[in-house]
Amino acid sequence: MIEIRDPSCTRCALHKTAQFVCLIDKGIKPSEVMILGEAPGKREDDTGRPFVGRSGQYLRRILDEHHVEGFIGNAVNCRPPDNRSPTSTEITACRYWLDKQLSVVKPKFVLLLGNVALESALQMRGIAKLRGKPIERDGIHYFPTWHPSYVLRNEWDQATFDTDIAAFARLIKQVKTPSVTNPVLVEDEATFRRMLTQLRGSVSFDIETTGLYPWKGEIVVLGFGTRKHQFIVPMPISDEWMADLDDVIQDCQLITQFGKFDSLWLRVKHGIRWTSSFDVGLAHYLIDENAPHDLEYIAKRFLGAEPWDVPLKVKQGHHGIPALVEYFAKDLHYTRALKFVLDEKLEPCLKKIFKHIMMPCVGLFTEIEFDGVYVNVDKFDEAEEYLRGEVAAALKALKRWQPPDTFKGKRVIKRIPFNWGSTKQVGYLLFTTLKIPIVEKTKKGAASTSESVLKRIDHPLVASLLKLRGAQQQLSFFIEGWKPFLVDGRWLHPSFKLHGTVTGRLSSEHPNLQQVPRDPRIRQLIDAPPGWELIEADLSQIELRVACELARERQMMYAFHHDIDIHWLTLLNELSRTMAMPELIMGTAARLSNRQLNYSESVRVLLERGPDAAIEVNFEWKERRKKAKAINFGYLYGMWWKKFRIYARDNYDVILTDKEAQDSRKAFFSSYPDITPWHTRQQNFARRNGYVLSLSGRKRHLPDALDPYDTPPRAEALRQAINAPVQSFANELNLMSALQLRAEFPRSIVRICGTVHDSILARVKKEHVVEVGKRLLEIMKHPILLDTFGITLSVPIEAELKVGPWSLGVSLEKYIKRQNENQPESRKAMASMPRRLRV
DNA sequence: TACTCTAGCGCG
DNA sequence: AAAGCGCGCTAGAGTA
Repeated sequence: MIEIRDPSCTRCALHKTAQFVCLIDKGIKPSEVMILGEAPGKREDDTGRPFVGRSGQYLRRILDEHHVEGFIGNAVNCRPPDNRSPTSTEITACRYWLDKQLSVVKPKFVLLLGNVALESALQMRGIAKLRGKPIERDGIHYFPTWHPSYVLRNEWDQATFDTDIAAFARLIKQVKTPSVTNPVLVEDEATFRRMLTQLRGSVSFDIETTGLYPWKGEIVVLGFGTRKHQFIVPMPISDEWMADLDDVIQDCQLITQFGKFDSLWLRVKHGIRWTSSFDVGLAHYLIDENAPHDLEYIAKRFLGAEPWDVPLKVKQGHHGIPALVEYFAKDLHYTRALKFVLDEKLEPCLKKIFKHIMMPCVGLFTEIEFDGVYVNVDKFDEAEEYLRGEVAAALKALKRWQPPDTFKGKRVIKRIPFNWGSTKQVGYLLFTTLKIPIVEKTKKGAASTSESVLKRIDHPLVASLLKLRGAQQQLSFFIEGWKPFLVDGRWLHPSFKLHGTVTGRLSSEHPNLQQVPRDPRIRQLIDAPPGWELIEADLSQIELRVACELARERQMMYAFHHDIDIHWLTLLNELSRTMAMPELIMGTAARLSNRQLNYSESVRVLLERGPDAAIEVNFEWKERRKKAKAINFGYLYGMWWKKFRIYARDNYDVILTDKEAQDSRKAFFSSYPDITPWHTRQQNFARRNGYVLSLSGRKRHLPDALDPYDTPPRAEALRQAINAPVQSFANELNLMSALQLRAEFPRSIVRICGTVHDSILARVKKEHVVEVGKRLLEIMKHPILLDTFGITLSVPIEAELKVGPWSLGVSLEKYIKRQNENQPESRKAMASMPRRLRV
């Protein structure tokens, strides 16, 4: 420890006004890292202690968070009067003391806070341009960023400051620990055996393949990373080697980068089950859902790695194994190295989600993807034929309006045949040739030909055009689109991305199981093979229930506890507000109660009897309830009345005046009085913290919410602040149930086919449908993992089960009844059922 | 020829 | 930069 300061320094005029002259930390010793600030502030000057002011404390906190420590000094060591910044003269004068500090501390890394530090250390100005970019001079790595006091004044820049400090921490790590790979090519028996002896404990695992779809492609290499080596095993290998490897791997903790992919390939190609213990990509997803999650990005961010990616052809082995060794070794090295960094970085709540939901889902979804979903081939061909007929008919009907040929662009480039699928050509036909007035424009300014626009155009061709689009789309999405993915002509293996969304929901692709139309013609193609039944279990109105829980909304809470249909409640609230539809309401109520009632009594009767009874009396209620559903979701998540007008028009052909739309929005919030305070709470939290939390502790980062000005991005972030926790938790409930279903029944009885946000799709052995169905409903109402997370819900959770081809499924009671009709001897199943199942 | 973007539309 | 949120897939059109 050395003291270098001189209290009688007179190198500049500041010594005349400062209480404390030459305020340098007393104990200086060598340190790899130095942080250079501007000058002492009032608090420092008053106490004689450095970095005790507001910005000093803030700085220490951020540095702590990123595990950066080192000697903290200032560019100027006496407090300038009137809170002004030091002048260039003062900075130059005090450079003497900076040199002294540098000569004692001997830093390798210097963090420069603000323009004054930048000028003092490097004689450069312009922090706005230079911040975030490391500058190396005389063997020292300088890193300029803003001064913390600036950041405190401009709190929307806090996120950037934070990433700057993170980048500085990375810089330190990178220079200190350069990436070292030590690849071993495993081709002979001796090397293979040596590898087996070294595969212990934490081993990173990765493969390279010739494609994305394991049913169409080959594995090129297997790779295993240990602390010292990266073992690279060219494929194929003998069954004996594979068996011995399998034995050893079962005792290792595998670290992977999106290891579901690798596990699936191994399962499909070799029938072996390797499960990841720690997935780097998924950990990173929980830490920062907004960022990319590829290994190269994560490794750059947390280990300062330089890019090492190679062209796809190289990875696929087209240039021989030696060409991919270096690349593949880096993958294995960084995957393993990142485990230790990210494990540290996961906060307790996120770690819980990681451990109890995300990692178990890797295993679950490997299996889901492996098992696939069964497609009814006969119906598939039938649907194809029907749709082709529809397309042909629509084209024929459109023929009379079709121009002979049209030209591409303004200048005649070439003749191309008229294409009803081209929005551009259709737009030209409608709005130029036929002179129909333009209704709406697209984002880029072209005349829109969307469904909503076409519906508002009074011309005989629109009906056929809409028909064409519908049929053409179903044909190309779900018939042609599925064909390349069909395995053995009847199995689809959709893939699920566990990191597919920013809210924690999954996404599905190749093909996307989550966007199969509800239209039975398509949906029923998804079924179960002979001997099995398809079941679909969904969480009823789950997002509204979760929103109700979070908002502690009393009206909704009452409705859910008394089994009142929430969309129905909203509808009746909406109608009774203006005493609207008296004939419909009083008429239906009269039919239901067999006597004449006044308006408000009628509303009460309808509320009690529920929508199904009302729909039986008058089918009009069905559409009305659907509309109320839209009201619930729209307004709940911050929809504005203008959008609601459009929504009502496009989906329900309901034309509302501005006033009516405004009133309906007001009415929604007054019939659910706790929604607005919840919105406010969420928005304030997001504005203060830049993120929001779900019930399970998942974070949704919303940096735009920190902006002090009411900008569109901020408005968007504030709406997301309301929606994200709801969506996120609803999905987690579904995943918890799926995990439990798998844990409770063997694969010989139940195979899960996929999840669709709030529902589970599975096939069950015929003899076990009732047993499994009943249990699944129980699970969904209270998955055991809720207790693990210590979550107690006030709102009841309900679930519904359907048995049979997708979209054609029937309730368990109906299913049992049907079974008994077909085979009267199986009465036992009926006897085991409760009188009335809650569905 | 291969890639990216957009419009439009399917789902929750 | 404007006011429900979250996705993926296709064809057409534009660009390299």
